[in-house]
Amino acid sequence: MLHLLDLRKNKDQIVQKLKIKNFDAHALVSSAISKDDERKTIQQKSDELLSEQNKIAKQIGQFFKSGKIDQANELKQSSSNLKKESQKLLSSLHKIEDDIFNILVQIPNVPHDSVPNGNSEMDNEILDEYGTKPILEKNALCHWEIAEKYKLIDFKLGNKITGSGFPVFTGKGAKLQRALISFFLDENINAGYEEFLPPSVVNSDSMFGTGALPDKEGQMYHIQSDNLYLIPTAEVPVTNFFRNTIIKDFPIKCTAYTPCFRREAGSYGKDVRGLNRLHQFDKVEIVQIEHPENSYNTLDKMVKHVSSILKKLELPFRIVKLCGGDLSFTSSLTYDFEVYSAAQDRWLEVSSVSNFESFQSNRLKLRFKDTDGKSKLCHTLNGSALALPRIYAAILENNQSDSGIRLPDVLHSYSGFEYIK
RNA sequence: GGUGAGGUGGCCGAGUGGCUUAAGGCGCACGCUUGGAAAGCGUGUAAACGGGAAACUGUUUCGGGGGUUCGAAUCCCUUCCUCACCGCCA
Repeated sequence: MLHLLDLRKNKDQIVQKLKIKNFDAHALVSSAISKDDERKTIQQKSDELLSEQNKIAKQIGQFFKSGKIDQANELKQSSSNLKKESQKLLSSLHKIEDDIFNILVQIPNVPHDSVPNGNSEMDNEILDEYGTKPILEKNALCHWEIAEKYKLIDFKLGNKITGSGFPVFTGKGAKLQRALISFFLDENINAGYEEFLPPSVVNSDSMFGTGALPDKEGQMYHIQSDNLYLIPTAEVPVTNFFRNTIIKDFPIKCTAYTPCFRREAGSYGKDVRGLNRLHQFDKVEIVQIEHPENSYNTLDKMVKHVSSILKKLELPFRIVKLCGGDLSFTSSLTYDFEVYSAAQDRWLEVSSVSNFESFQSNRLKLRFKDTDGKSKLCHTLNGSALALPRIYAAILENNQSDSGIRLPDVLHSYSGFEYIK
């Protein structure tokens, strides 16, 4: 959610920049500002009335104490009248505040100056490509076939006990999953992130704080009996640690492994084959809270960090800067990481590293004290480091040969084996 | 699930309708003191939204929401959460 003061200050610029997201904000921004003008007028009047009532109430107290009952009763009447008036004002104040809020939540975050124009993922800018695509034998298998051949993942068993999109990892397959989680966490800890293991279920305040509510209600699993939500990413619990706080020392660097739950309503077709798109998957997330002056510098560092992990895994990957049309509602600038999955001959998104600037902080009331003594909004950033399923798929596909699957060297000490045969 | 006790500032904690401008303490900041430090003493110490060039100032906030009253941290309703004991249980 954008901050009204920013909207007032940079109205034209913001409207202009949002066009890159193919969003015409003109009408919304104008009406938010004019409603805010109205709000100020009402607040001024209502503050005056309340102030008057407070004075009268004190006066009445004095009169009662000194036994001047008649004078007190007179004042009571006038205060009653004032109260009726101020109650009307207060209810219109609340109404207009709701209106403004409902407008603000419809306006997406302002894209960074460097975001390229474009309508879809076709227009994203490929910044860098690392590694070389492996040349596979003609009889090379896709990861779901490999998983079945070597008994690493049992999709049918998942269907039986839960449904599609909920795979069961078995034997060395389960061990590999656990190895990847540990490896990612250790890489993040070595880069200065503090590890957390949060709940996988959060309340609606938390979902609202990071923007999943009200925008994505239908995409989440909701436990109605307790009004709790299964988290779609660790970003939600971890960023909400800092809801309603004033930060003293920057940066704050957190990492967390969690399962992630997504309903993926509306997804279908070959994209959902195997591990490509799941309802439950594992992910290790990194989250940073930064001073606004440093946040883009920090975003670059996060990009370098994620790159370094992918290099260690010996996977070919590319870094993509999202164009305006593909950028999420809440993000100012996002870099996607895609690994090459050889048997599918596809680039698969495995990480998305974003700077949200103060868009989340505004909802979260996440602030710091600036040198002028005033509260300012922090910047929040996060990224996957990394999402497991597609990494898993790429490792299986890219490293297959007649003699089995060779695991990248960095995983050996975690998995306890070098080959899957 | 049952019963009971609670939710007050950064933290602890007092506060049963006007004397609260939320006592007192801790912490923190600044100053005095000192050769330097500690101790001691003094001063200050929340957020949001307004008005004002500024000094300053108005309103709101004692878990959330609603109500009673001229006036609510305090009374009533409702809801959420925490703790303790019991029951069940990995």
